[in-house]
Amino acid sequence: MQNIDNKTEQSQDPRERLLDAAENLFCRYGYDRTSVRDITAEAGCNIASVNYHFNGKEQLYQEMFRRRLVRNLRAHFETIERICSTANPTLEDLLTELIRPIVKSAERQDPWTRVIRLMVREALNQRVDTDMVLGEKKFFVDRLARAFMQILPEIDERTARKAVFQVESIVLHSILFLEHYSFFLPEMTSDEIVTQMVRFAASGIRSFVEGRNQCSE
Amino acid sequence: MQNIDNKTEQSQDPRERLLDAAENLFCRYGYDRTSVRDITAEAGCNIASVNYHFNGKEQLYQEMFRRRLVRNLRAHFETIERICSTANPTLEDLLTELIRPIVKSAERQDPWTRVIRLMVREALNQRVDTDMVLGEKKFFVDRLARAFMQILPEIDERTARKAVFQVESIVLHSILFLEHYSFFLPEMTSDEIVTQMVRFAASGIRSFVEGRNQCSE
DNA sequence: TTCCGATTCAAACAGTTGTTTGAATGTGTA
DNA sequence: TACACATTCAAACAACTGTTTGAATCGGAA
Repeated sequence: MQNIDNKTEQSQDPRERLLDAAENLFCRYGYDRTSVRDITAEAGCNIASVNYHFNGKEQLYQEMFRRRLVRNLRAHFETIERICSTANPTLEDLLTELIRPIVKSAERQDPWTRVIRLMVREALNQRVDTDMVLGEKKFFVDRLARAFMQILPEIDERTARKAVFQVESIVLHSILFLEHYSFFLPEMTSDEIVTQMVRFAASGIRSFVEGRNQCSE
Repeated sequence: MQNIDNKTEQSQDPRERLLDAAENLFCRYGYDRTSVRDITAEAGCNIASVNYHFNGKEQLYQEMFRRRLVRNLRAHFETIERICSTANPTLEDLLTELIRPIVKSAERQDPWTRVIRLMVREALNQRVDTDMVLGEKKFFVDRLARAFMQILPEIDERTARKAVFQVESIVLHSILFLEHYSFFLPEMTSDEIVTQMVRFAASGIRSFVEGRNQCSE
């Protein structure tokens, strides 16, 4: 999965600078622990500029979130496209490409980790219109579900959607509780974590295939 | 899994009332969006009592969190004990008993849901000493890992621990994103969600068994 | 150069927050 | 009943917050 940010250096446009600073700080500290003064200090702007450009902190957050969400989903979408255009993609290939960059980034708290945290914060607090979020997410979910169906032709769309959620759950948990992993599973490398997750998810997804309730028996 | 709260009615002790109110509000609104005035209003106490009894909002939070964590883990622990003392417990039995009450409660936002949200908020913000959390959690993780080993004698402790985390991830995601489930999988009942999760998790766990990398082949 | 709209600025503002303070009240014991 | 400690109370405080305001500055076009 490629770089999820399309920006390579500090923007000249104050508006973009504010959005970047806001994203950085909201991801890290959450909405309430990030003040307008924090944001404008990091962006090199005057405090009144938040109201001037965005009509306030709340709208800044909304716009920042939407921008980030769209970028996330685009990055995932492109990964799926890339894997599915190879010859005979496997379920493990696809899962690995989706999961690895995220888990790897957790070691450095950058950049996927902070983005996932933003998404989880938003899920907890629900500041953004859910219909907007779901509307954007729909394309991604549909695309990934189709990818699962391509690889496992025996599953239907509904089942593939279930699989999308399960994959999401696995990834999210590892980001939030990485320290717990380290404590309870000492010496486990991020590569091992990825391998384990891919294995778990692949097996779980295959269990959804009709007539394979318990594949070990 | 039995009731996770051991309190049946409003306590007379102001200290307990404050803890209860704090728990209710911190779970729902998070630390920053819950003011001392909110808590004391709900508890029927004077605002200075938070400082008197707990030496401030922060310590109130710490104590509330610890109390809640211990109760959670105890409830889970007892569920595991109950299942493992039956004749020939299956993996599906155990997973169902752990997962069902939580998913079911998500429909009503009470009580497991709010507790899970508290745990996720804490993971994001890390206000409580991680060593304390991990220390408490250790007994539960060990116990559940042993349960997995009892049921699947071919897996070792390390593998069983991995399984613990995967189960946790599944549950957590469903609580946070229940609306997404409803949107993308219309008509899916909570019973179906539970069944699907149990199936996914059981299959995933079995994939960890040595020599069973891809059970569909 | 002037004008007009865009943008930035510093200061002010009202509201909220957790904490503090000293007085008032409550409780238990001698 | 008196006393000492525990507990509660109302008011005050300092700090922080997002927003507003009118002035100052900037930039582009005529």
